[in-house]
Amino acid sequence: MSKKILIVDDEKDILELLDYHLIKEGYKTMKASNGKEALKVAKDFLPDLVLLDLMMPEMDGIETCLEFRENKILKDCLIAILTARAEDYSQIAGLNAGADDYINKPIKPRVLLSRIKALLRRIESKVKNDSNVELEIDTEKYVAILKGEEMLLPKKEFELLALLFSKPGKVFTREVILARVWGDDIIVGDRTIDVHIRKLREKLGNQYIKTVKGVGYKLKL
Amino acid sequence: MSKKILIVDDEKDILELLDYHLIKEGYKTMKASNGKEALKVAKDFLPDLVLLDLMMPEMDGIETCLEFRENKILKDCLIAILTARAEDYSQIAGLNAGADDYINKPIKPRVLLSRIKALLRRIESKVKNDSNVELEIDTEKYVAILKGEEMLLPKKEFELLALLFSKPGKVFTREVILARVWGDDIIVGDRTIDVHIRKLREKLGNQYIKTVKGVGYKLKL
DNA sequence: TTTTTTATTAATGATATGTTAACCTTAATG
DNA sequence: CATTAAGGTTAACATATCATTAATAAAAAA
Repeated sequence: MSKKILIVDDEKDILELLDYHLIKEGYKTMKASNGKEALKVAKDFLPDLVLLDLMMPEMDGIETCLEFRENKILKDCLIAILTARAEDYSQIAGLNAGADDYINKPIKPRVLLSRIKALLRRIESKVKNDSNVELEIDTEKYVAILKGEEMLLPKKEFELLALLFSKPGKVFTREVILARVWGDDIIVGDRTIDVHIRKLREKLGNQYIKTVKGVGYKLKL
Repeated sequence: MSKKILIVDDEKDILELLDYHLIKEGYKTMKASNGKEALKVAKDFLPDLVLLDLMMPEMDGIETCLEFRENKILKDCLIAILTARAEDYSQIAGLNAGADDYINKPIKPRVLLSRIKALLRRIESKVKNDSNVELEIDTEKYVAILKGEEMLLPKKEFELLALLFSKPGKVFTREVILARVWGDDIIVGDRTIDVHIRKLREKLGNQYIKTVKGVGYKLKL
C-alpha cells in the first residue's frame, strides 16, 4: 500500500516542488502551510511521514513536532524536519523534540527521496510470509489469507484487521481504531467495534484477536 | 536496558573518539576496523546500531551494509553510515544499500548523539531476550515478559507493574502509586493496592516485588 | 503486649466487552 | 421502480472479567 506523506511548509513553491516529486514516486500526499493546519489535516489524513519545515508562522516546526508526539493518534508517525538552518543546536533541538530525521535545505530531490525511503523502510510490517505464519493479509487484493485460504472481507472488517496486522502484538486502543478505520470525525456507537471484531473472530477463529480489557485489541499470530 | 553500538572505522583515532562519547552516554560498545571484522563481531555482539565508516580496506561500508542486510540475524539492526564523502550519489547509494542514516564527517559529538538517540527511539520497545534480565515489560504490547514468557496482565496490574518497573529498586509510596495508577481524584480503599500487588506476586513469583513496610513497594530485578 | 501495617481470601460490585437481532443504507438486480 | 442482498450500525441484553471491599490473619514495629 502506498505510504502517505504530509508536507508542511509556508512557502508555496517548496510545497509544490516536494509534492511533485513525492507523487511521482508513488506516495499519497497532503499539504499544509503551518503547524496548526498540519495537525488538523494530519488527524484526518493519518500520514506515515510528515515533512516539516522548521521556520513557519503561527506554530514553528519544533512546537508542531512536540504536539504530534503528544497526540494519541499521531504520536507514532515519522517526522522529518526540513530546514535551511544548518546550525548544530537547531538540529539537536529538532531531534530532541522527537523528530526522526533532520534534513538540510537546499533540498536535493533524489537525496530526499532516499532518506524518505530509509525512514519508511523501518515501519514496514516485518511479518512477511514467515512460512509458518498462518494468517496474512494482502492489501492490494483486499483479502486475508488464512492457512493458505483466501478470504474476502468487507471493507471495515478488512481495514480493522489490516490495522491490527500492521503491528502484530501491539495493542490498539478503541480510540486509535476509531480514528484509523472510521476517521476522526465520524462518530459511531460504542458497540460498533465489538461487532466487527466478533465478525472477524467468527471468520478467523478466536485465537487471533485478543482483548485487552480496558485497553484495546491486539493480533496474535 | 542500555543499547549496544558497534563502531566500525579503519582509523583508530575515530574509533577511540566515538567510543569515548558513546560510553559516556551509557551505551555498550564494540569496535571493529573493517567490514569483515564488523560482521564477525556483530554476530556475537548483536548490536542495536552499527556506525559504519564508508571508506575502509577489505570491504567498504556499502558492501558491509549489504551483507548485514542479507544476514538473518543482523538484517534488522540499525545502520548509520559515517563518512567524509558528502557527494549526493554517495549518500543515495548508502541509503539504498539499506542504511538508516548517513552522517557526514567531521563528526560533531552532540549532533551524532542526537541522531543516534533518534534512531534508537524507533526500536525502543523491541524485546531483547539475550540478557540476564528475567523480567521485562512491553508497554506497546501490554505484556510482562517473564523469563521469555509473555504474560497478558489486566490494566491496573499492568500499570502498577509498569510504574514499579520504570525505576527498578526505587520505592514507590502508596500515595505515589495511587496518584499515578488510579489518578489523583479517584479514591479507593486502603487494601486495594495490596490486592493488586498480591495478584502480581501470584503471577510473577514473590521474588520481584518487595514490601518496604511503612513506606511502600519496590521492584527488585 | 499492644498497635500498626500489610497479607490473604472470598464475596461483591462495576464496567467493559460479547452477543444477537433488528434496522438502516446503498448498490445491484429484475 | 420495487426488490433484494450485503455491509454497516444500533440497541438491548447477557456475560465475564476485572476492580474493590470487607473481614480476618499475619507480621512487624512500638
